Amino acid sequence: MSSVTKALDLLSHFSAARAEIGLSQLCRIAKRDKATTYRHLQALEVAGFVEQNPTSKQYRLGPAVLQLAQTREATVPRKASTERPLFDLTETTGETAHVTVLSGTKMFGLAVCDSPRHGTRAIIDIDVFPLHATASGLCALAFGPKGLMDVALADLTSFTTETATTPSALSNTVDAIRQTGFGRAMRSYETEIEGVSAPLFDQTGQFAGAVSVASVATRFTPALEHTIKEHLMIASRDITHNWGGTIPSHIEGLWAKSLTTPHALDSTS
Amino acid sequence: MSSVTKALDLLSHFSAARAEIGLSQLCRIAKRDKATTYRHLQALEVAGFVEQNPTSKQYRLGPAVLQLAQTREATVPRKASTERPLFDLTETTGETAHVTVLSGTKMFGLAVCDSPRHGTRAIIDIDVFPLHATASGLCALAFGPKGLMDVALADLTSFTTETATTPSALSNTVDAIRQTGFGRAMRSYETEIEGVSAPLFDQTGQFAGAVSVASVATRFTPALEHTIKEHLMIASRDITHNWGGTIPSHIEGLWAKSLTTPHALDSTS
DNA sequence: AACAATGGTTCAATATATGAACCACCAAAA
DNA sequence: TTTTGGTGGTTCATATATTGAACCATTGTT
Repeated sequence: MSSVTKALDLLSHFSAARAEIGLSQLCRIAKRDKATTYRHLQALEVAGFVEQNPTSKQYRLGPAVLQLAQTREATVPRKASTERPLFDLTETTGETAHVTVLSGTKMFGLAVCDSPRHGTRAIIDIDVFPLHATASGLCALAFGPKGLMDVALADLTSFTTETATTPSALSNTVDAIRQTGFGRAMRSYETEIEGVSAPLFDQTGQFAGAVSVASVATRFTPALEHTIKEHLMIASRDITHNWGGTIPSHIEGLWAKSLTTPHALDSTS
Repeated sequence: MSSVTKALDLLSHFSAARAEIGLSQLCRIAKRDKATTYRHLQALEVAGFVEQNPTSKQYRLGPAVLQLAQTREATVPRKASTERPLFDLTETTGETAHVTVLSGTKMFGLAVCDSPRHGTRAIIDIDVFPLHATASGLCALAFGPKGLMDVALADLTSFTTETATTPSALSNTVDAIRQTGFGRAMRSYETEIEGVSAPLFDQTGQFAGAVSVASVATRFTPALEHTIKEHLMIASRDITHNWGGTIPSHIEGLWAKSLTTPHALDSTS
């Protein structure tokens, strides 16, 4: 482990919950020597990555990180950082995958990656994803801001016979998603498409969008669903990470549970 | 120079203008060995501070900085607390305003507010403000920690014909600022920009940064200067207050004097 | 006054960083 | 096809920069 890595690792111990950390305390947390830690903090301080509260002598994150974040935000658009995870997702599942972002009260398509494997495949060509009928939209209703449900209820357009067109039906669907951590749209937008999606989070910890796989219904087996969910988790973690966020632990918990327990949904096949 | 410092220093070469940098290029810019730079980049990459564009192999800032910035913002909301005063300052003066913070021996840009009023306006796009050539930097020399002058004297880069490039010239400039309480950079960093700034103080009563207005030289009249100074005082008190500090009474005294007495500078018009 | 914290410092031992030279690869010339 | 000049990446002997036990100076508590 290089000294650079060790020094950078110190930064990871700062969080909203632990904003200021003293030297000795940091040594305990990071399980490291005091002299070394001190010197690393010095180096981080001259670079502006940490600064010292002059009164308490405790260290906290410095202004340099703001600058870097500004540059990163200005130069690396969200879309670009989804491309690799999306590509991997498509490769491993063999199905078309896409990313949607929540902007205001609408879910917009941000990026798509078509699978070259099958002759028939889902074609994603919509701009705004209906909240009540698509996996991404339902994901937003389940994990996004509260006000979203009212917006969804205002337009319960029926796309297929499976579309939830009553408040109670929609409510039930969303509740089910809150149990599993995965958005599911079973032929509710297009008759031959099964959609599965996982939520994405930004650096504020807020729901920011969804990553989804759209599979042709005829080949959507429980086994495929399981595979898709596994790789959706990976993609979601990846993209969320790229956006500066982390998957909330309760979502991770839901995922873990819904992948290990005998699947209620799968037994319907 | 520790290897940690060297590695962190690499990050400072990324900017909006230079978002992606290749290994060789970075070596030239940073004037450093390739093998070492490579290893440092590796360490930075593992920590998420940089990432590599998979196709071009170039490096760019990574997602980790977003997370750090988020916690910094959440816990030390300095930036947030400057936004209102900055906005007001821009509104009342019609000129671009910005806030810089002193961290170690460098003045970092923290926040900018562009004036929408004029077609031509100052664009603030520097990360580290030269101590000897900018209003903020001179403010730091005048009211900041003592050791700062030595640092400034070590680099008297000439940006324009007006830049103070000799110790005595710089000393005179700083002395003048100590008389008025306002930093002044008259075309000393960019030929067409006049900068005025006021110091900011933190909860310990120490100099912590500066709030500045950058005006296009051609419309910088004595009347405008007077207006700017009036509102700089307000902004400085505001921001300092938000940071838990108070303006030292001697600074208040300087301000009162320099705004009521017949202005030496103004009479030049 | 003794104690137990804290932040900060020292110095010999050595682990770790270093960089000249190297390879593999690519694209444009020759 | 070979050459050239540019990448990114790797090696290894050298020695320099890092390390941590033990230390000091302060501070607040018992």
